[in-house]
Amino acid sequence: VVQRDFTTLVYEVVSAIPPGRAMTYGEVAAMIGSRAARAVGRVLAHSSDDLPWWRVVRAGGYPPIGHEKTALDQYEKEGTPLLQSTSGSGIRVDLRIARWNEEPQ
DNA sequence: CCTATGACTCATC
DNA sequence: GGATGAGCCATAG
Repeated sequence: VVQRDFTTLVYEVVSAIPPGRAMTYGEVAAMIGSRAARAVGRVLAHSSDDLPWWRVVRAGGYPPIGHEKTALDQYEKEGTPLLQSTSGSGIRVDLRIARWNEEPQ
């Protein structure tokens, strides 16, 4: 693994996530050799729409706070498996199915 | 160099 | 199931 800037690593990993899949901040951080889940979110927040940040969700499968609506729109558009909360207002990504592992099979 | 903040995570009540 | 506290890491001032 090539040591690069944290931001670059996050960018590479997130952009490597195919449509219909999703990952958690902690998984992305651990993948790049760090536990800085918050730092990952920081990069996504500062990045543009070119980076599929909506494919990165929290440990519970919930999209970033304040952007749930935007993320939900992308999920429906790309066909990401979603789950509904009991109330229906809080939706989350079905990580049981959509979980991405960088190296499939 | 030290402090403060953040699109997080986990353990506990 | 929801709320609270503490931990961890990276960036900015």
